[in-house]
Amino acid sequence: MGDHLDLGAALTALANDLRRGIIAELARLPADAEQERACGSFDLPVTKATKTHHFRVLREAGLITQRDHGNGSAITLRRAEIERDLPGLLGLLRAAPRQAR
Amino acid sequence: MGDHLDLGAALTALANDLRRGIIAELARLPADAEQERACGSFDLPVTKATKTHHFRVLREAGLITQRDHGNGSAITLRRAEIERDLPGLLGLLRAAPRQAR
DNA sequence: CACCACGTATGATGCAAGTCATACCTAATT
DNA sequence: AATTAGGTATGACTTGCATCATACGTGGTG
Repeated sequence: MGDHLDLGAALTALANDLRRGIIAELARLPADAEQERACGSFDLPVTKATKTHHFRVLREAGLITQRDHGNGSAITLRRAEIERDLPGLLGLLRAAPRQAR
Repeated sequence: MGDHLDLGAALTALANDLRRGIIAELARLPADAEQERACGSFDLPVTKATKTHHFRVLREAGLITQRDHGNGSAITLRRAEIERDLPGLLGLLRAAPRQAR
């Protein structure tokens, strides 16, 4: 089994409102912008332990990569891989209305 | 709020392998074919009570309609509504490799 | 160096979800 | 009318998931 993305894992990850919001935010970044974004810059109504959990789920689904700075860390959307294996998924998330939190 | 499909509900419904398989089968039907399909014609490795449960989840997510015959019942994919509110979703499911069961 | 901010690891908890057994309903068949 | 087959309703059980508290690690900053 290669490194191709699994639809089931992706949909399971994106079924959660918070995780879907994270990916939608990244997907809405302009294509010419800096793609990496600090984990702390996401305003999520949960404790940091729970944030860690959600980023892990997204990482294990292959939707993001995460870079560690010791303190601080940042994530990047795996745009190319997602478009290759799950074409249309990002467009779907981008088009969806922003979540009311 | 109207009858427009909710992305979260749709992804939650489709995160399950069995339910995703059902929708994928329907999505792969040729566009000119009979769209309705008997519930019993789906070969799912669960009891009929569990089948009822899964069809209900799909119905409540707005992905299918269900017609009752007293005995027997059949479901139809809500193609138009899905394409209108969640464009690209069916293509994603159609393209995905068939599930190993 | 002490401190603080950001993140991770682990364990506990509460709730949602998938599954089944059982009982029941409806329509077709014998 | 009794039987059978496809679905549904309900309740129980089990597993998974989201969340938090707590403790710990890492690296800037005063």
